[in-house]
Amino acid sequence: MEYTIQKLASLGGVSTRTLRYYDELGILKPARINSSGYRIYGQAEVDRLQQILFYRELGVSLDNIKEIVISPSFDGTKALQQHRAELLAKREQLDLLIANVDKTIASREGRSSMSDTEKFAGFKQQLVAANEAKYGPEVRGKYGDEIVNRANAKVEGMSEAQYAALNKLRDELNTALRAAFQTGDPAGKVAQKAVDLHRQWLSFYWDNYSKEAHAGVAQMYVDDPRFLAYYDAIQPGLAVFLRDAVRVYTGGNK
Amino acid sequence: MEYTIQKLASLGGVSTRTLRYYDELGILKPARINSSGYRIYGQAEVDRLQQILFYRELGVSLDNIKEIVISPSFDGTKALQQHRAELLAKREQLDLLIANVDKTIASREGRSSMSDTEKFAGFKQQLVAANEAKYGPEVRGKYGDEIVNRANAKVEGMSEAQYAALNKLRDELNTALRAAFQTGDPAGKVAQKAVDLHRQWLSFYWDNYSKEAHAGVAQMYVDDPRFLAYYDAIQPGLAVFLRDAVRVYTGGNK
DNA sequence: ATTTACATTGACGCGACGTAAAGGTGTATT
DNA sequence: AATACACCTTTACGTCGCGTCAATGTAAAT
Repeated sequence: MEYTIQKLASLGGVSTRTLRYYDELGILKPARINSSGYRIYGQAEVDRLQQILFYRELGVSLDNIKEIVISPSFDGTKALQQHRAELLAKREQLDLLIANVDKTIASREGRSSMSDTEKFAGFKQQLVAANEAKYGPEVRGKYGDEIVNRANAKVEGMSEAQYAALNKLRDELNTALRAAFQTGDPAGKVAQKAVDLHRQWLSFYWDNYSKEAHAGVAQMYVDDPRFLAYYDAIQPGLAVFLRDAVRVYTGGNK
Repeated sequence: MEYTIQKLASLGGVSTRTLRYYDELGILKPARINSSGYRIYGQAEVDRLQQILFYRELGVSLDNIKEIVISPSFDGTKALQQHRAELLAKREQLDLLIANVDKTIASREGRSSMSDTEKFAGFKQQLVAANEAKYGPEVRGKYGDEIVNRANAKVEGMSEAQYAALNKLRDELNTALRAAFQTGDPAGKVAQKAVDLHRQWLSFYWDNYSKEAHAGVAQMYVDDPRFLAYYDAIQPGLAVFLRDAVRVYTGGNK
């Protein structure tokens, strides 16, 4: 069976422009060009288009799709199964979004009033969820368990005096954090001083300090339920506040 | 507290370019410009940025966000509801795609072979769903629900009914859960009715229902952070409430 | 023979910024 | 006072996945 560009387009539910664009990118070239310069597609191209559309729907960039469909050694079924899982994750993410919108609508209708900070918290939570879905295991691997493990190892080798100093520092840190949280301004002097204590405290555990690691660990305080619980036990919302303050301290994002 | 562009960017977790772009669009203008032409932001701008980021995270376009944050008389709730409808359509589209992926995996395993038109049936449905998300509200307003519904029904096949039913059920469930949570009584009539919807919803996924499994899954909603986040995003405390209600429903009262 | 439907390439536009380039300003250290 | 360097400014082009003309050629139907 042979298809003109329009036939294939309606078969695939895409525009002819899209097919020309795919041709241009080298993702899907016609089987041949007839005497009038028309693109003629065959069975192999139908299959490939289907493959392309799967990955496209997953949000894979056409550049990446190109690599996938061009490469000859390719386990299609396996890839499809993995992408099925990704689809499910995407749907979960969407459900969370919908739930959040519902919540906002409900609060607008005055059924339950949501404070600004609550709103912001929900928004942050969503960000976390999105990041989790995206980077979850990786980030934990990078900044989470590894750092914790090494920190534990370092504590074991501490002298008693060191240990006492560490505890004292932690008390000061907690006090400073509470005070800073009262001000409500993560960029303020009080908060920045508290973050400096936090840096000192971290330096007890780390071999070498870097701003990137500091910012990373502060983000982890928000992402990882264990740390979130710890800081929010001191003061609800503190984890997010500390993260923001550290962002300012370390020069923020780029 | 006053912020330079960089300070505010760090605080909000966005780039300075983004803030300048928002200024350019008129979404978020600085409180003032100092003698050197620097943008200086104040507390009101911090609040507004939070608001903007909130809507952005919901997937609202900056144009729509502008309307929301600029004019106080703008009906944000209405906009959110429309956005919600779009999200629902998007989810339906995802469900269709998942079904199609399943079908393709099955065909790859040689159990059934799909014709070209069959292969793309799922994508066509998707197209309809996408169009629905884009033009749904408008077209419905213009031509009424009937035409859209009949058009959809015409293109989409039988299986669509199942997905629609499932999605509808999930919506009902969420609504019922919110209502039940308002009563505060997990053993009450409203809550028990919501749990019954939950049972129906589960039955879409399960081959055979059992009270033990139902109770088990409800407990898991509390124990597993992913599920906890999902249900508590609908309403903080909902996971625990649902678990309690399910306990009553399944007779496992203790 | 004419209309209609379909084909071609080329070029601009969109949305939400990223990323220079080319320059001015603030502050600290020499 | 000079220098370094971080931070600010505007202007402007690049990105991605196409949609949408525009100008023109070809195939099929009346």
